[in-house]
Amino acid sequence: MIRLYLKQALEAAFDDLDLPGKSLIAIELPKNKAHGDFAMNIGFRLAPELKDPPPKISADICHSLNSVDAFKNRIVFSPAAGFVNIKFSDSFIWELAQKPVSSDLAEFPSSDDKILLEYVSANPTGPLHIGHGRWAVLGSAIARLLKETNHHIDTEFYINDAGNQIKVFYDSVSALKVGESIPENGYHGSYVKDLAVLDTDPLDENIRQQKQALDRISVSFDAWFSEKTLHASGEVVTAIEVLKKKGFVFEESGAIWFRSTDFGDDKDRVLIKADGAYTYFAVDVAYHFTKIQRGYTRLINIFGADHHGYVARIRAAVLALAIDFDKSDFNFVIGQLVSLMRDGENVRMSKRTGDMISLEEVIDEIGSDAVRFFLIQKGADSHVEFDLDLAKKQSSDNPVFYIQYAHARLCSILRKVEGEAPKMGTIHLEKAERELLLSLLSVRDVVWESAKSLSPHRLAQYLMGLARSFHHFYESCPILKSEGPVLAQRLQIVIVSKEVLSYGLSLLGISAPESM
RNA sequence: GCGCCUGUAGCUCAGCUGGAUAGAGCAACGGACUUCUAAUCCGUAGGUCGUAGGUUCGACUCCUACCGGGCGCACCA
Repeated sequence: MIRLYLKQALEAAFDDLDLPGKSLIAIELPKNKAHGDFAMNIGFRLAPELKDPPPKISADICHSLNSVDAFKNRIVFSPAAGFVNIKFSDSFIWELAQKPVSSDLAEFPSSDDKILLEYVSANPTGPLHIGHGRWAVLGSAIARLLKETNHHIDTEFYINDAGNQIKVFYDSVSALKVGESIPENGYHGSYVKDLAVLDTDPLDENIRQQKQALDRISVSFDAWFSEKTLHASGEVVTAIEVLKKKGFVFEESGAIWFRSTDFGDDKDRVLIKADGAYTYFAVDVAYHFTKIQRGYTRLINIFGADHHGYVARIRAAVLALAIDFDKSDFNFVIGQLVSLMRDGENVRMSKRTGDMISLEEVIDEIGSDAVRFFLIQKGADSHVEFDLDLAKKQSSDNPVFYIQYAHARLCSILRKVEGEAPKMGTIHLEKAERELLLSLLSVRDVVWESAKSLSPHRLAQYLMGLARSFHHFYESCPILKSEGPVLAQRLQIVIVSKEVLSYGLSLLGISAPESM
């Protein structure tokens, strides 16, 4: 990772030169590229301590750093106000950008954690909607990113195939089968009618269809965990026993409660109702207990915002059950809802009204890559609006094609290369080449940050920028029409660009077409 | 009422641990295809970053209040 490398190199230099402020070194990217490739604000940070004006501090530091042999002909430091602007030489950029994905500098630290990522976990009583699509795409990208950054991670879909809703669901389908009307509190979606004419188990059929929809957008799971098995195995009893043994359980008004307020929840929660039945929560506690028992050291749950009120209690349960867990070992990603618009009007997404657009329909209309990119390019916290008509109309304008087109162009060039590769000469970079290479060599920084913050949209944004840099380069720097060392240099840039682009797209689960 | 999320260009959204002149795509307008893929590029226009205070050398970013939007506040699942 280039920024990490730069930081460490600077820290070493600060040690050698006996400069103050080593701990204040922070590498940032200037918005205005004219300032430098990277920058530090150390002059400002150090001023209170040294009681010198920031510009003087920056100037002194630059002066010292420029005398370091290791930086000669590679990095130039120049002061501006309290900043230290850092500029790489062309040859140094070239050197660094040769293998941005696979060089020693690109390595991620190893990790010995064992992560379980649970996501989607939609009710099996109906088709998935666009919101599910969002958590699905988000989760699968996060899984890919964490795996890429050396984490051991498994993914799981929790199937709520027990409880009242399942009974209601079966009753709804059965009623139609014998020609009766659906119970008032039953499921009324049109898909229920479709299920009623089939001979297969409607629940199995629903799950099959969910899997199919997810599969179409490249979302898969290492495991599908059935709620039913928890009841069968007695896991629910066990989990409650454990909580009881630890003293977090009490009885009141005939019900058995978990004192979740001990762990930051705003009210205590019922585990066993007065009528003796387990709550949904109790079963979920048992489910999370199995996660801990299966040896996971870090849990990540992706919830829709409509379930965020559930976070505090389930976190409380895990903290109560797992002694060596603290808050940072249990992460929640809350995906805000997607409001689906049609003709400028909000379309209800309720399964029970029957008036909803399924994820599959959206995929049918605009395709997997466009769906994935649309849902992944925005942060999980943003409330996105998905206008079906607009999406359909603009599907060809989806930014994902901008990125894919860049890849296709690269492939096309490489297909047309003929003869032996010319020899490289002295490196001299045009503006567009320089910008592209700088973008290329920071790919692993982006992947790392993306993974660490569980924010795949950062990678998506980066790829947009990278594609833009490539298109600029393509327009201003003829490749196959150049000759000799220039041709050699540009071909190499093309090769690396293609590698990085397809690498980034694959991490997002989006295809990198050879031609378009 | 309480809690979580949110308010940035006409629209949809980026803006990384506070940094230098707030960005992209789409839409609009004007240009560039006898050319390595025009699904592209160049240019123009578009903003009191919801409002008001505060902290700081410096605030879209942090704090407080207010206004607006989404979601959640079961012995339902």
